[in-house]
Amino acid sequence: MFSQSLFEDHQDMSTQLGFFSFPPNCNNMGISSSTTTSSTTLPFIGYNQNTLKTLTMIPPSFDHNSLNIESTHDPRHKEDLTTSIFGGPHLLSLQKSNPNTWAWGEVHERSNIIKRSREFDLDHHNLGVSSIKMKKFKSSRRKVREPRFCFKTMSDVDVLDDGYKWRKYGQKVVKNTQHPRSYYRCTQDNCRVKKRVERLAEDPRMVITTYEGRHVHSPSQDEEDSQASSQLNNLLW
DNA sequence: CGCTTTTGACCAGCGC
DNA sequence: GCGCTGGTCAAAAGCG
Repeated sequence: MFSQSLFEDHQDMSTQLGFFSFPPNCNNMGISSSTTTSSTTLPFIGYNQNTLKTLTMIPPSFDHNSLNIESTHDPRHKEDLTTSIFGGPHLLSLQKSNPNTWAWGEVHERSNIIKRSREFDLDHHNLGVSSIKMKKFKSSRRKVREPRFCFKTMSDVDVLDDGYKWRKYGQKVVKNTQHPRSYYRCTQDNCRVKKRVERLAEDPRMVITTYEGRHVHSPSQDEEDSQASSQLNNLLW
């Protein structure tokens, strides 16, 4: 499946971001047309009719004029999505990613990337800058630059159901925020995927979820909706 | 009893 | 070198 190559180094980020701008296997979520083909470079746009509104991750080189929006759940949402993405009154999350090259590049570029993020009025923190330090822990931890992506959602619940089982391993109050950041790890053996969940300081209704790593297994099969979830997951990962 | 969550401590990186 | 900060560990507590 194409998803297996998404996070390889030196790939075109604009292509990559087209596929993983929100977590795969999210239940209750509509899927944009960009997931229906494996060759598209369109940004990926999800729509949740229940708890989520819109969530996007637009690659930096993306041509907005070429966007074709669909909702697989209800065609009536197409208009909502359009207005959301292009600055309409329902805009909830439009995150044009800066070239997150430092995650795959050299560490010494980090400060420059942060500056660039600020220039673009992006929240570099929410783009996961801090987590990519890839520190050596207890000197035995191997240095691996895990692929990461983040997205914003408007949701009452902190942890969205993405079909995988997660175990919380830490919580931290981050500077200048009133809401703690939670750290989760996939419960599957040999799966190193982690995610961080926090609420946006400026708007507590917004949840920032950052995934790091790539699952080496299928999502949990004991959920009621596992059939549909699994299919979506297989498509994406 | 086994799994998950909580939470204080610890560690490494960074800026000054 | 020191202090600050974010990320992780691990023991204790909670829960079904």
